Amino acid sequence: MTDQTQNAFRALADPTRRDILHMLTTQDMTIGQVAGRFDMTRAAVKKHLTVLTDGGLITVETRGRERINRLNPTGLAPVLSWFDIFDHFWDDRLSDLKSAIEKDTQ
Amino acid sequence: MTDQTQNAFRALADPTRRDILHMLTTQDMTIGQVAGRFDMTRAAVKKHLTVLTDGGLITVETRGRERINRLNPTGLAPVLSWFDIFDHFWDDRLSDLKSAIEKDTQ
DNA sequence: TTAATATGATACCAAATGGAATCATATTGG
DNA sequence: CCAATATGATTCCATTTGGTATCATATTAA
Repeated sequence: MTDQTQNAFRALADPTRRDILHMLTTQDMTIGQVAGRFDMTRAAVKKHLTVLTDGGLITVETRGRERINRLNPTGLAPVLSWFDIFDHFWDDRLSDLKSAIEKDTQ
Repeated sequence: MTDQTQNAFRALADPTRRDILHMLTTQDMTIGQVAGRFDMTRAAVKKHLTVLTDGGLITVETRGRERINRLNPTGLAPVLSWFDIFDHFWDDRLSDLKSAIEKDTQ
């Protein structure tokens, strides 16, 4: 039972993983497809995808011998919730966004 | 000219540093004050504060022999800007928040 | 069936990271 | 001035992390 908030922040901390998330906003991709866009081995990309899965930021659907990686924007909820600590500095607008997203992803 | 976005995400990736930011939402604190709340050496806390400074999330004001650490919510702008890549999933509300914050902190 | 394809898993490595320990520097108070 | 205080800087260490190389497994296609 690891901390989901920590896993999500950890996943976001690496630029390659943020790039992968960026790619997945356009289309779902297999590991091979993602790896094809980076100058690193498929194994390295696989590790990043595992970290992203642990952080709840992507989901994986097995289709035959392929694994389709799909963005899971709901996984950002813990991150955005944490930003609530800055409400005092932002006139409660961040909190408004958070509840809007929660309503949106249910 | 290091990447400010990366530095900010990196700074947020550690739970101790997020706790420090949380503390600083209540009041400005010296290094000694921050260290007094953690079960680790002052040197370790100092390292975290340096990472937070590099990430632009806090500012430091020297007052005599003390260094007052102060929250810098503006430093989160690069992070929130990055979240814009999820606009398609969130009906542009994250983007609205970002511009609201930018206007607020100018 | 069997070879090609797509992925998983493991071992290994260098570099980064979190932390303690220690010494140095600067400022304040008596 | 001088001792106490607050912080900075450096060294060292164990662990984590990003990456490659390699081998194993599962699925598809001919």
